[in-house]
Amino acid sequence: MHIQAVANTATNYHVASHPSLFGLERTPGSPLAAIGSIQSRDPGETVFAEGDDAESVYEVIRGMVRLYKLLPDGRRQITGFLTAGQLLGLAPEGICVYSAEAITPVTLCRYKRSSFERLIDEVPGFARRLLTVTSHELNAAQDQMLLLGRKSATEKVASFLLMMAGRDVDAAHDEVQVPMTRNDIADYLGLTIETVSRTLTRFRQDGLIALPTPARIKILDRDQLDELAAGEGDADF
Amino acid sequence: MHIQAVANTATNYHVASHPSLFGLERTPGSPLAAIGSIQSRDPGETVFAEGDDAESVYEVIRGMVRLYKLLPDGRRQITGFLTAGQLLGLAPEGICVYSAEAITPVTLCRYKRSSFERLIDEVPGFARRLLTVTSHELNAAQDQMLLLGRKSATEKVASFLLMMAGRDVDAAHDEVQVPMTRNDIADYLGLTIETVSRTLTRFRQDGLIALPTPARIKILDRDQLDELAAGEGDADF
DNA sequence: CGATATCTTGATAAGCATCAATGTGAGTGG
DNA sequence: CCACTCACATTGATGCTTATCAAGATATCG
Repeated sequence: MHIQAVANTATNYHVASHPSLFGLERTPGSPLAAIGSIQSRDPGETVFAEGDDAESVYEVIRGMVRLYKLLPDGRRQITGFLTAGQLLGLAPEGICVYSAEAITPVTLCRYKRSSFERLIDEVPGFARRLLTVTSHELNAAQDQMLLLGRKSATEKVASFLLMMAGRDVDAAHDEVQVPMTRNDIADYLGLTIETVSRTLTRFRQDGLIALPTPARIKILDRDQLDELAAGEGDADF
Repeated sequence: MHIQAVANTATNYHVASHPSLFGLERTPGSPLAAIGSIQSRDPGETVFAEGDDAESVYEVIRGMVRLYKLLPDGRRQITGFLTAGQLLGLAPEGICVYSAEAITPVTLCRYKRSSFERLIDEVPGFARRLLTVTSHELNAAQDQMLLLGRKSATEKVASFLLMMAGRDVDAAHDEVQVPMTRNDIADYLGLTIETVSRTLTRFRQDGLIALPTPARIKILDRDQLDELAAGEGDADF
């Protein structure tokens, strides 16, 4: 609770002062700020579930969210990890097609669906911006299909590490923060948690990474990880 | 060549008389018709390749197109099969992020990128329509991630058959036309061609399908295929 | 400091890939 | 018109990658 309160304080500052991903200033009085409200979720809490009425669109302000789909027997595929600035819940049919849960303590900006759709029609260029954002998501999804369908476990884990390193802006000394569990990683890569763990151990033994704690991974040999991720790795990996 | 000419004739009729997917009549004089030009591709020919300048946006008028990404060593993941009414080549950064090839003889409507983007800005509601289309593609991509990451070979092939059956409108007697090769199917499902073939054979032996030719598949027990595709299938599959 | 979830490591097995050979059908040229 | 050819599909034998089952180690939190 205390941590959550801190997060909220920081968030309000963020909301009031930083430009939004969508090119609309989220300052008081702007169209987006006028219809958005701040919300929080604790780790593990649901933002929305597949099949829910899509009453809201959310933007991640702070923290990390996982998106996923389930099979009837419980098998899970995580389709993405979202961080600050990313949008979720945009559902053209009014029904959520995936579930969303907080991984870390999360701060969200919630927009009522009706208000959000009015913006699409009324604010010039807004729909086009959303189209650009969605096209990028689609491209990321296609990259993930290539990973899931055609990469080995080693290549998958290397790709994951590089993705995390690439988005962690304040990763000064190549140390990546990994807030999600091995289970999340496995369900994102189409593997089991044992295979993820073993692969990371092998990377550590081969001097590619260091693992001060399970949640902190230090990249020691980015070049070789790059090669592995692209599928150009040596046969001995 | 003869076949191609026939296809083109049929296409021109189609272009002149049917409403476009995007809600803009593609009749002479409409915004879309004004900037579109008809093109053809023979089976195996490239529409565009990953890394190309995205100079054009295309709509499939007739035939089937495969979209795919490659790894450096040639491993391929097909990300989608496109049929009449579907759009390809929408690349926000101006660079194609995937390749597209004709599977069957294909007729396309080509729009110059600059003209297409002008439409986005000038035609009210057009950007929003594209947003809806792209959101649906994104949802399909997420379903495919679930398939690639978490479904067994049996479940994958069953899902594929149902997808093909679902889009084949004139599949009167539950006979699906499968214009792509086993190789394409395998690269779409993240399997090998042998596994696809074996799985289809088992479906045939179990009375779920009939295979008059490799390219024609008759659905005999849709209920059981539904169960298999959802991962609810019997253990003996 | 102790309880519990998470992670790591090990042994075994299953599913699918790989390698190899045979079968089949469409298109071509004799 | 038919045989030939070649690409595609099917079938079989074997092996590897990764999943599964199981146990122990480590981290986190109250």
